[in-house]
Amino acid sequence: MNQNDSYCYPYPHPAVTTDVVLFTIRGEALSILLIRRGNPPYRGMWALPGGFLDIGEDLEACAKRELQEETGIEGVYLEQLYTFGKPERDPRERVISIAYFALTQSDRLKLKPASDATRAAWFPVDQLPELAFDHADIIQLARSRLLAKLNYSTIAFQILPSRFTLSQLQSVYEILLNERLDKRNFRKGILARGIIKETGEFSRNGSHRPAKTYAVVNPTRVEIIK
Amino acid sequence: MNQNDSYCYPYPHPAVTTDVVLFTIRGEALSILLIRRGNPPYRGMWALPGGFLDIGEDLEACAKRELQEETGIEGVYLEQLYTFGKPERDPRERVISIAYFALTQSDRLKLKPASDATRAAWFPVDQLPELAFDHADIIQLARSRLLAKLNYSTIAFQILPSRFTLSQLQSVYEILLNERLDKRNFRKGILARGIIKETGEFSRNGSHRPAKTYAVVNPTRVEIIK
DNA sequence: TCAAAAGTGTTAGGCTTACACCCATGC
DNA sequence: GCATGGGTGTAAGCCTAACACTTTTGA
Repeated sequence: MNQNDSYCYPYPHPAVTTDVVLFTIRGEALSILLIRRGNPPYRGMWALPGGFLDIGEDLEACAKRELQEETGIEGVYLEQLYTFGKPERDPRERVISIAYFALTQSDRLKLKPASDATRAAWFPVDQLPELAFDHADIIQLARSRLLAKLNYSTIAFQILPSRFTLSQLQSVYEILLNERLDKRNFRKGILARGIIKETGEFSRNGSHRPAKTYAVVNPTRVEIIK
Repeated sequence: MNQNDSYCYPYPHPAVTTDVVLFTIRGEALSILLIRRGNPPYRGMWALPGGFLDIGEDLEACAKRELQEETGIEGVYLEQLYTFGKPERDPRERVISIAYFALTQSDRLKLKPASDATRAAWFPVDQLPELAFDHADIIQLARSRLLAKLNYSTIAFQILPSRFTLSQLQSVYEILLNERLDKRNFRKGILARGIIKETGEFSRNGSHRPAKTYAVVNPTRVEIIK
């Protein structure tokens, strides 16, 4: 036993980490935040932000803390995704990872400058680099969960500022679903659900008619609808 | 350090367990399998079947093994539910539990005789005893997940034998949803999805007309439908 | 005055829901 | 022959999907 190995148990214990798949829309592309690893294993490869659970720390708090430490991002919507635990998924030791997925609007992205040889960057989901560990699997699951939740929850609003136009909202749906939607039907459908309301203010954005802005009626939480 | 504490790490590691919420229908009631605890903590109280992960064991394999060891039940449909990890959820040490939910038909229930002071029994979900740990929370989440999946997956068939009548199937839906359904509309709807087919055989069950029996077209897997 | 995005209704068809009686069997 | 659950169709209304032009602004 190494002298530093000071935490001992009568049975072997796995390590526990959290990893976060943070989505946003940049330009016209759904994108994910990745970290370039500064240490082995997979040194120099890209990976999801995440890291080891502190022993007295709640799981979600760990995910938030790691995200903050590695990228400076705070206050995003976070939801548990799935727990990955294949025995060989980490070459160092047995590691169980509780994966979270998160959404944020792109203008809240103040990436921390590179520190201790790690570096964060956004990648469009269709142009991901090779990924460390089983992080490609995690991202794939996060994408399908995000898609599924689009149609029965208010999750899409997490990707927009608190006031937005219907065109912006439609654009979010179109990018996530990767399909064009009919403008009149989209507006009718969204408004009929009663989950957003007019703010009374307008967005003046260029040489065209100003757009009404809307806000979520209950902005505090992602809800299951319909 | 205790002499028996032979597994040592440079940082503290939590323990990892799996717990299983196994549903079935008994009589007219949705029911859950519980184990009476033979050891502290919560000795003598009822709890979900489950236990500690072996260090080289896959998560789902752990859930299946614990279910088998504690109840003798094998080959049930199992799906990861959520990971519970509040720091104080176990008084012994930090324990992360990956919860699974499972369904089985009631005639596959060959409960093992009581062994090493543990004992398994079925409880209707509306008549649960006081539960150890945070197991009441786990069960509540499992119930809502089960309900949600009823309408967009083939999960309900896991609770029936491989050949069943439409009346049996309707009864499963009615018990899970806790509401009466229209017979003609239910049959139309189920048959229109094309997920079950007639077997050509009949169930002769009492002093009334025999019922056609049906089987799932693709019995290998629970699918997302519609 | 032109370009660019915002805003707005109607119709056809499909899906959902409500609803009641005859059928085959065992006793 | 009667009690028991099995089996079947239709019509109304609601929801969904298709579809094009006018409005407001800045340059």
